[in-house]
Amino acid sequence: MQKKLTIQDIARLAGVSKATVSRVLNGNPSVDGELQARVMRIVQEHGFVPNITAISLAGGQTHLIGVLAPPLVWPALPEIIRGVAEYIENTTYEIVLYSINFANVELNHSDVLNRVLTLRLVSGLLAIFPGEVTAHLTKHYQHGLPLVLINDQEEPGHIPWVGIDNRASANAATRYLLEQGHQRIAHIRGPQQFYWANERFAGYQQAMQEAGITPEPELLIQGGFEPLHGRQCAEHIFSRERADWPSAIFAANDQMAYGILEYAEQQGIRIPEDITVIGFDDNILSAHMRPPLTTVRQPFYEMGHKATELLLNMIDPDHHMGEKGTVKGPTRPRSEQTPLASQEAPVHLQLPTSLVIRASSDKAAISLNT
Amino acid sequence: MQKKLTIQDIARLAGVSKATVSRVLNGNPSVDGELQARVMRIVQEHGFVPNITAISLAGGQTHLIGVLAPPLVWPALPEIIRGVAEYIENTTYEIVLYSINFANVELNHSDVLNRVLTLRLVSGLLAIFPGEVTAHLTKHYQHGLPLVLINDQEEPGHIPWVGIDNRASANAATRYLLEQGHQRIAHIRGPQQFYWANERFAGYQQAMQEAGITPEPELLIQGGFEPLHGRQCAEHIFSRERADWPSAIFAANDQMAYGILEYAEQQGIRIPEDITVIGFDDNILSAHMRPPLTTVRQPFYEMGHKATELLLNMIDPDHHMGEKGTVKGPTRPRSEQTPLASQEAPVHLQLPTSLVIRASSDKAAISLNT
DNA sequence: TTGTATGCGTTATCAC
DNA sequence: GTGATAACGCATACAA
Repeated sequence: MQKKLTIQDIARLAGVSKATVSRVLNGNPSVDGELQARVMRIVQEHGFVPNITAISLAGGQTHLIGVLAPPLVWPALPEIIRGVAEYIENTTYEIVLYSINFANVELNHSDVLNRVLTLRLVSGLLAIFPGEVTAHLTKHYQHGLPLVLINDQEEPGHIPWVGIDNRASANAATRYLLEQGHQRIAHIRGPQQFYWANERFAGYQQAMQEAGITPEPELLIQGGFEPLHGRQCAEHIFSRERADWPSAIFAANDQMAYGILEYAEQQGIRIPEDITVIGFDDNILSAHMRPPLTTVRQPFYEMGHKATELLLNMIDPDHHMGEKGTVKGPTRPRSEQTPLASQEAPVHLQLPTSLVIRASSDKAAISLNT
Repeated sequence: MQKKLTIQDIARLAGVSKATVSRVLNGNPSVDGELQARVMRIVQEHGFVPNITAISLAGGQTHLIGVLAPPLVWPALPEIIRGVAEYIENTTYEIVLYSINFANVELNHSDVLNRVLTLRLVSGLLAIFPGEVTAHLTKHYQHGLPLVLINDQEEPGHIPWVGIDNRASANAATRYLLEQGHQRIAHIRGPQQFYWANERFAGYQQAMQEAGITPEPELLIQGGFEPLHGRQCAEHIFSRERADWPSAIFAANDQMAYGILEYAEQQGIRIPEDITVIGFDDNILSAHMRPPLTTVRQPFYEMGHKATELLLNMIDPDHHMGEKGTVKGPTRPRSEQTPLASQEAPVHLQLPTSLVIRASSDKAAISLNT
């Protein structure tokens, strides 16, 4: 482990002052083009990497972004975080993971948040499904904390936010069922306190209405979000006369659809021959269900990717690295950069979803797909 | 966002020099007991938290540990990382996540590693299933990088390491089957380049031998690690005469057992009535299979937890926080602390496994368990 | 355009 | 025991 080079060493090698090296490193345009090139060459040659710790002490960015995440067993998280990580890979920033455990009562969420904020370790925060801490976060955002949310549990507020259009997606999914000739389509709702659940329900209703159909009240079933809830709803549905069954069930999320599939299999109810089932999310397991589940695909990877891009643009518009592994080249001076995120109009990024048609809704697809 | 307190402010409030405050904060015993108490009180009252950035610049630790992890979709990872996170929660350290994507060829693993090391951002590294980078890591460990491995793919070397006794665990699982009266027990091996696979196979063989049984060669089947591999092996087994079927199958991991379960279900083969199936790992899904899978439980959470403890002990034996949220109280001065991890004897921590008996091996358990 | 000097918040090495 | 004071590596206001 050879001694680490400092900006001072580079300055000596280049025959300039360390202030100049610093300027070059930060892309200050006031440096002479010639000189800048020479310094950069030396920097490259020696593989010089500035000390992040010193940078942040001296008042710059910490080059660390915090990722506030719920338990990683949540189906969407690995993909979201992969998106974050792969974006970060091409920047000079690193991820500080704050994994919050929703089961832990003693150490509640705002404690974690306090820790994040009092330490001032990170230059910005990406909050994934923050649940109850959202209010706290909002306050800190207004006080200047660069923040991006991935959150479908509440209606988007004034914080930069990345997500999907739940209503339109559910509408499209329902229309697909209608186009397949289904008329009696049941919907298993998610918990009413969740924005996504209400939006998806609204999308379903809207599509039905547009088709001139008023679904029977018996087909609107209040579920939850776990397989067990789906299973219970399935029991309810299939306990009726066979003639009263719907011809299709649209579950508000994949997890509940799993419960339906399971119950159907146990009861010898064939899918899709006897009844069609579709979900929402396209969790990693959905393609491997029996039968593979038709569902609305949420672009989780892209959500992580875009959210990170958004956040870094708020913090440091010139965060992108030039060559991999090297320091970034000349950029705009920090003074010219957009100052504070909270001063700009809030950005709401709605990413497109897609309907993934699999065997649970399509006899022709039974032998085909994944 | 009120201005952040500095050690200087505390010094003024306490009527001492900042050097003394620093001493108190670091538990230097040379401070007068009275004074120390007074300073600590003021620190507590004002909720003073020292600036980590400054600490690390001044030559201390960065209070950041790197976690090198494969894709989070790997079944064991959420639990391992939960273990890491929950341990970290009670320290003054934070997690820097280096999520490495095994599919990405351009940016190979040692690139990520270089980044970790040249940046010198982290005080130590926890490498989870590092695969091919292990050799690189070993080198850097010998050069002084505090490092702990969670790795079952190769035989433990001279690096501190946390894992299980695969051989003994497989032995115990096999003995369980023998005690259930099984004689013809098939084993689906994992890939031979993996340490865990060979150890589990050895454990199986050993148990059979101890029972005085030499398994027929047809019952020793080379598998892989994915459900598909298990499925293929199942096809192979069940393609024989019914009389030639084994009465139990021990798959080297849960994933392959899933494939067996799936194939059996499709073929109408009942488990455990027609044949017993057990796995290894106790992935999160295993309890929810149909039927629930009997398996050897790896304590993933504890592995993450213990590995982190080990790493932090190497870096900073006094890393534990006193009261939650406050700075740590008096501790031993840094000079008395054990200097470098690599000078100590390598620690190999073998955590206990347990056999989780579920319906796939136990008729009595069919209606019971999770 | 470039160099000099100061500050960031802490630890550590001296003196006293 | 305690207090100045010099690093630590960089950014930046101010000079030149």
